[in-house]
Amino acid sequence: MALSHAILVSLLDRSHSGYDLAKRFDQTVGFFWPVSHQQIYQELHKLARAGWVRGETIEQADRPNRIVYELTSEGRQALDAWLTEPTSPPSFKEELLVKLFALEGANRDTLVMELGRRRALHIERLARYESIMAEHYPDPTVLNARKRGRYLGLRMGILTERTTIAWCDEAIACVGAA
Amino acid sequence: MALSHAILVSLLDRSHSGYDLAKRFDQTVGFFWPVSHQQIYQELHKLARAGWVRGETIEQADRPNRIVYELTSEGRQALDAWLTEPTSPPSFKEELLVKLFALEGANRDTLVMELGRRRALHIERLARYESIMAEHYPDPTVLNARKRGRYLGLRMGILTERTTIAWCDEAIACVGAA
DNA sequence: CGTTATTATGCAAATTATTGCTTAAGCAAA
DNA sequence: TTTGCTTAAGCAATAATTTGCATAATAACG
Repeated sequence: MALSHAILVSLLDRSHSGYDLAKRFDQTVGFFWPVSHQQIYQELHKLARAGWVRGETIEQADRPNRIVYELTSEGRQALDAWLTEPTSPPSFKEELLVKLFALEGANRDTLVMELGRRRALHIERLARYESIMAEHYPDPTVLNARKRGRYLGLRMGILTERTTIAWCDEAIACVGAA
Repeated sequence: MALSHAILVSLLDRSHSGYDLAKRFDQTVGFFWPVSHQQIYQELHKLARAGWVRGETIEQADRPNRIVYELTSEGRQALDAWLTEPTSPPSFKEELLVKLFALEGANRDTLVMELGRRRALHIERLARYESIMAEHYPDPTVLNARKRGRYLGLRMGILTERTTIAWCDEAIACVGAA
């Protein structure tokens, strides 16, 4: 019930085709709402049937026609209504913690290695997020409303990565000492 | 491909029925791998077909028969193999960040309220986790390997909640100032 | 005492999401 | 110039998850 809304939000700025949306998602909303491009295509069909978006086919000679979707006023209303509904905290599924549940002497080293691998991965992510921050949001106090929302998404990403790295350090020490 | 493993991990300690597992999940693995009891029943059938668990029906007069499942040696092997595979970071879907993407003057107050609601919720969670910590893991340095794994799960929960609360505070200030 | 919750146990259908495939063009190196 | 990689668009099959159903005992409410 929420992929649809993530799409509507993306169409707020301007119209997009399914492909455009998929690309855009990868760099924006996708960080905290991951979707595949197939999901987007299917969802756009549904949204069009519901009257929340309107699609316009653009003929192309050399490649498949693209369908550009724009938000309708019904869609805009639906979006506003959704904004007033309460949200639940995200349910995250952390495979690594499931594995740690099976921790015992015999697999200790395996798991320490895996923790190190994950640590490196999160450090990389943090660097990526911080460079986006430096480039696009050097001074958050001067942002307009729309941009503030996006800034906060990135900020959450940075805080999360930092916490995860700190936890990895702890975990490596803790498992190693067992 | 990982609910199955979460179940196998739970069966490491001892045999359980589907219902037992569901109960146990709610308090342990479920914090970082949420599942419904229906999912567990279905997965148990699959695991039994694959030969990773063996189910034994226990007749009951007054209520539906229970089927108690135990890990087979094939299951144990499969579990060990899985532990050596690399994990990916969890993909979390944060509806609230999608909403913040639609931030503008008109919905500012709605979103500040929602942020406050969420903040309260995370404070509650943190308190819950910290009380479990105080009760079951007062001194992490003395834990055996198996318990260390579980301790780290809880620790992750606590760090995550603290970070989320800090982010909520930031976000409330930031959106409020827009 | 009758009605409503809660606990206990499990199955099946519907919905959502992921994986894999297809077509077709453009570019780049062997 | 043929082989291979990438972008673009979309469909179909499969897997994962959620919702809804069923049955029955026990506890609690008023």
